[in-house]
Amino acid sequence: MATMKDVARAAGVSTYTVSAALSGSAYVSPELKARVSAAVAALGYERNSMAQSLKRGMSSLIGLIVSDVTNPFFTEFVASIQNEARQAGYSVLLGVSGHDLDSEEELLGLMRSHQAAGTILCPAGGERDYPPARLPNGKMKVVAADNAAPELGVDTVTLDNLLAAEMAVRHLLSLGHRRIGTVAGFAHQHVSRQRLQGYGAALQGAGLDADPALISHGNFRIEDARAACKRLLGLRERPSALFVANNLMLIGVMQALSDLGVRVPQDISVCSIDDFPWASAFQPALTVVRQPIAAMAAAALSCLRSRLEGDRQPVRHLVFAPELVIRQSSAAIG
Amino acid sequence: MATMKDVARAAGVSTYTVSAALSGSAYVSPELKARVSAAVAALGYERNSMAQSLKRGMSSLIGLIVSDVTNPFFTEFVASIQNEARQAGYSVLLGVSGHDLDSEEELLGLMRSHQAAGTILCPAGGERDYPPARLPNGKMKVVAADNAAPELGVDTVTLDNLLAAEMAVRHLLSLGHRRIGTVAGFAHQHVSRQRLQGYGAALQGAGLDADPALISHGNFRIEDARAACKRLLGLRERPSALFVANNLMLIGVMQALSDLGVRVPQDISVCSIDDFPWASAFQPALTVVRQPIAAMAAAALSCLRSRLEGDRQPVRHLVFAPELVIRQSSAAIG
DNA sequence: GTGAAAGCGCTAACAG
DNA sequence: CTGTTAGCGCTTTCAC
Repeated sequence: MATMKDVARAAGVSTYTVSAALSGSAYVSPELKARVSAAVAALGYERNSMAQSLKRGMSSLIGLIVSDVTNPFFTEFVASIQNEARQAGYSVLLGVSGHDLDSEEELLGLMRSHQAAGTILCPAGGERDYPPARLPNGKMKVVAADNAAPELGVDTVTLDNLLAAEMAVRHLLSLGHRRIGTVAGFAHQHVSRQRLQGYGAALQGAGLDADPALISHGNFRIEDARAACKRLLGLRERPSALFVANNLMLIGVMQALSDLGVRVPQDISVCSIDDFPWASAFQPALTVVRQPIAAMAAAALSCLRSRLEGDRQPVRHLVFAPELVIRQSSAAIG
Repeated sequence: MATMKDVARAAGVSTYTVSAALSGSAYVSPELKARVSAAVAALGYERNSMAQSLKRGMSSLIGLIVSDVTNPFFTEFVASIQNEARQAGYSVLLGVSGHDLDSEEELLGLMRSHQAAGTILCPAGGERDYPPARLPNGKMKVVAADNAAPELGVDTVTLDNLLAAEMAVRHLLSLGHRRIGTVAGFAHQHVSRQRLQGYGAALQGAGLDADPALISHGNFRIEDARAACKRLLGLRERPSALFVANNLMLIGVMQALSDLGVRVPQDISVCSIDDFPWASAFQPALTVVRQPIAAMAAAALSCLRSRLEGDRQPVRHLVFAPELVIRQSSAAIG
């Protein structure tokens, strides 16, 4: 593989000139620039970004850690980040923690060891799981997204999860439902608790008492949600509506409902958080609260970039507004 | 950030000893090893893998280029690769080409410039799009997966796409369908053509002539497939069954069918390639031909690894068997 | 404007 | 078995 030295020799200039011409950092005469370009093309030269990063003490890599790519929210988040990052000249190092904190920590270490300029982390844990100052320890900047508590001590980009849940539940209430169950996420995760709190707040706002029996944890997983849904439907007093805390669990819920022969929306109304391609193709089309994923991804990246450029402002918390998309899985109580 | 020198000083040994102890490459006395570990822990040292890669001339990075992460096939493929790669000590650099050849080439260049040990490429183009020897040019090994023609000159890991299509169409034939339409992928992609060929072969095997009007291109995209499906249903002689060439297009097809008020499977049977989580939750549950994604990912990675370890065997083409999963979207002709 | 030269942190060949 | 040392390819002062 050709090195910069080879290019310099071929172009009859010094390595400095090649470096400067390539990165446009300093003025290089048009003529020399042309000679350099010609030599680069002739040799098929490609800059060794390892050497560059080593010298600069920072790479053009961005870490991206999610708990589960398979979750359509993260899928789209990853797609958006990768897209934006590339446009900004960064490459993305993907890590999947599988909702495991140790794995997440290992991944963070990997990102650091690869000298990632920064990392966008979608944390797997709740605020309790992160000892103070564990995250912002070193020169690698991190911004947390999605399941990110303000207590983490880093910039965060999140949905207004409390409001999202409230919107979903208030929608169900407005259709006349009074007995509304919820399939909630991992109890220790910040998003889950926010959404659960929003659920409670909406019920309370309607003058209803929260019945603990109506809360069933599906742990953000298909199988667990299936079981959780069956628990809810096994209740003596069945709920007439279900609020599901994310899209993956919605799959499990719809499977369970189908298994039990319960019709949507005739027998039960369903509303969940997270929109995704199948939601509109599904029969019935699914009523959901949508997250502005692309905007959140863009914000996370631009926040990270501004930190990389030396922004020393106090920690920022960006919160995005959810949007209710009413389709056919929710209907007035029969 | 602590360097190896710092660790060496703290442990009272030379940098060589630290290096050897850390990588376990040579014998280091247990006592020194312990002193090194202690120093590492005390300083919070993390090895700079940039410097390591620069020195070694090869990094522990693996490139992974897909055309669209959002496609559930790729989503799972990416998840599997990242999982396996990490276990093998590699980190994955993700690239998304968006079905664009220029973008794909740029990404390949990026992987090279990051000194990726190898790259797993899911090509966006057909064999025509790759001039001979464009792929295997240099020390970075590449293995192609999914839409990979043998002509590429690199190891490939693919589904038996021809057979997959045949299985789907033969299944529809066995249910009595005679007028079977297909929503096909990009005409220039290798997978699309293989699947189209399988469709033709199955029809021919049943003594049926292929009617060109029954072939509509959905370009592996939701919106295009929706339009393609509507074209098919606008035919004077409507098909009684549809073979859809991938999962993303299936979304478009189901949307179109729902728009038109056509019931599945009463009015039309549907069978597609690619299984995915929603297929079983959908009403009706969808009949599909499943790809063994995890096995394909594992094969792609182990193939790449063996090349990295110096395997000089001639180019290999690994082909995987599809599996028909009969659910409720296909039924005997009424 | 351009060139020479000094490292970035690490590995491995070589000498002890 | 352990220490010394010469670079990997690049950026960037510092002199010209």
